Amino acid sequence: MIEMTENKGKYYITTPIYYPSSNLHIGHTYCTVMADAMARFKRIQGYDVRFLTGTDEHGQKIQTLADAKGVSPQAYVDEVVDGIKALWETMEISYDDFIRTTEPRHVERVQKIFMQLYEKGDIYKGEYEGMYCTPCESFWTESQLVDGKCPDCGRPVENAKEEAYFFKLSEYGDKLLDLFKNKPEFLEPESRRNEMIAFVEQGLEDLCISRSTFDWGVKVPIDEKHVIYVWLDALANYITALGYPDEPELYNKYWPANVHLVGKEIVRFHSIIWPAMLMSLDIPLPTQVLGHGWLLLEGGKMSKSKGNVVDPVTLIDRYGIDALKYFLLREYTFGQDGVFTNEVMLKRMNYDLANDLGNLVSRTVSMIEKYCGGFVPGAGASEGVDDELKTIAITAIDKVEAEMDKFKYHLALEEIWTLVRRANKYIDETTPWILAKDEANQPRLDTVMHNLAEALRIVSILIYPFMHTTSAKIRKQIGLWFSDPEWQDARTFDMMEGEQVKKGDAIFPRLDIEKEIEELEAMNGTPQDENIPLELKDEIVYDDFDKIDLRVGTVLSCEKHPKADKLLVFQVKLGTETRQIISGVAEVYKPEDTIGQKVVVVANLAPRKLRGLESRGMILFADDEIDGKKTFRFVTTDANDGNPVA
RNA sequence: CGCGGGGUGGAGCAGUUGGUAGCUCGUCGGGCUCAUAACCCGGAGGCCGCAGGUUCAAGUCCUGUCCCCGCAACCA
Repeated sequence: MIEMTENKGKYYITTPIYYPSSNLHIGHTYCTVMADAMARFKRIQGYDVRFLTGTDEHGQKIQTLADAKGVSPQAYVDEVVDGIKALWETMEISYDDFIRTTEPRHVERVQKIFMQLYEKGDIYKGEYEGMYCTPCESFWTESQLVDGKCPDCGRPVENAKEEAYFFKLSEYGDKLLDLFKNKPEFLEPESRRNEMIAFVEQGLEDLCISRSTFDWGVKVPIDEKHVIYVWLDALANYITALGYPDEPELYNKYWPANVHLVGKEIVRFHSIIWPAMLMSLDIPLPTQVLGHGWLLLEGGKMSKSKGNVVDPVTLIDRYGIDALKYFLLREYTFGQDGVFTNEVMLKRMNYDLANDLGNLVSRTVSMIEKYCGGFVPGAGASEGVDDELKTIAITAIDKVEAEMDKFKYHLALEEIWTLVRRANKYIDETTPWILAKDEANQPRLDTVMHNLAEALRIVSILIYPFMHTTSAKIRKQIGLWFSDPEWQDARTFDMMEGEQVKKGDAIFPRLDIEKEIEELEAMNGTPQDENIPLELKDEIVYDDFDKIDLRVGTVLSCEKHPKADKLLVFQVKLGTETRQIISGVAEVYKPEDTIGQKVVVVANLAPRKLRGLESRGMILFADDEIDGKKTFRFVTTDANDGNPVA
């Protein structure tokens, strides 16, 4: 436990609550690592910190996954959540509370919050209209549909209505705009704020906050047929975890949150829906919502189907949690997307951690052992080079604080490394091995060694929020094993004298980058080689297939859809008739290049208008990837037009 | 003419209120040997997407233009 140097007030920071539909990847850990580093940073500065994370466990998707696995939804999420907690433990995430939306404390409080909104008059019963998949009994929005079909079962959906409860989001547009304009720091980075302002200015619609097509959720207290939908259920975790409204002790202490750290994909929920709900509840808004960027892999987003998900556990096993945390925080700029590659990661680890920091510790400790009998000498007369080192060392803390206040983790770490590099240079400038040749130089040699030990002591304090294990390893080697770092001590030079140093193992062993890359890639294995079954949609019977009438056709002509960027309008000859069929492949094919193309068409698909033009059927394409870029290929045959395909 | 972000030495990025263009890696040359073949120094390499404009002075402000990338909308 760190003793608090002074009480600076409270600091409440949250991550999103993750959806336990499957295990987490490095993108999730990125966000959690940032939150953890900030929590530790504020703690060591003397803030009373509360750091919340958790899981969002309700919803149709969980229910479906559990059904498929033949277990209850609760059993399903219990298992995944155990995995998530284990991961956070491996990563030494210092959360103070982990909230699960299936916990009674959350469920009861969400219901109370629902009632508060209802009594306020901001919730009313209406009708929800959307695309409905009858077999799955679920509604989908247009954007959720995959190829226009149910994303779960792949079957067609139809327009349908159901009774539902709505939140009067539309009434909060002006207040939200005021918020964005008067308190711009509420939402950062600026680019995200601009997006949200534009979104609100288009006009807000009321928000459907209940569902009756599935029951894995919090029951609407006044209507058992409905469960509360994700918006209210999940977002409320930030206050239910503090006991709002019935046990407000923690709530009174920590709310409003200082920061909600979120990914850019959920900025909208946190900066529009959530504040509107809080306004309706008449309770204070969080001070800040920060939207960070994504970690991308070469060639695009991480996705399971691509088999390119980076597993954090593998990396931790190989390189240690501190190396991974350092890399994530140092390499990427908050708010911007970054590209993850093994090479970039390994270079960071080698250059910064092994070469610069690890080697500095190693050479310093062994010189103190060799030249000073293993004990840190006291301070001696100072020379010009010494002062330069000292100044950089004792002013680094202010720079780190300034950058961290802006969530510029990468710059904060860079400031620390300025000191690390300066210390390495200092050794070259003072050439202790030459001083050691003449006993008359011992006082000067002692001073040099003392200054290096001091520099390392300060480094060990400054890196603590980011890499506490490494901090402890350094402190052990320089003889400070008996105490935890005190943040304010980084402002003072000349605190050490007489500590016994002890050389240990390299704190970051140097990596053979080429070999590591090879091994990591080998581990990522090509799934095909290992005979892993494909993830398929639900099995169908022949009769299901027989409903589809596939026919051979030839593209007669093709042009761009006048009102859509992604659509091409094909005229396809299917034997005796010619059809107009629209496909979303304008980014892949030039219209003129498709003329004469033999295609396979779903000929009995119901017609549908797309941006004003009618499409009668569907041309089949196979997904493909060229140079890492997603593309489509025609499914083709040489058979005569109009012939059936079966 | 939907909204927004970006185009800076080979790569990846910084560049606050306009005033000599920086960092990490790579590359070339040198130094050192305490140290994890690590560390330190120096050099080469940029007309800061393009074209105009404002100014004593613009990567930094204004206008136009080209190219990338997100978000939003139709990808049957």
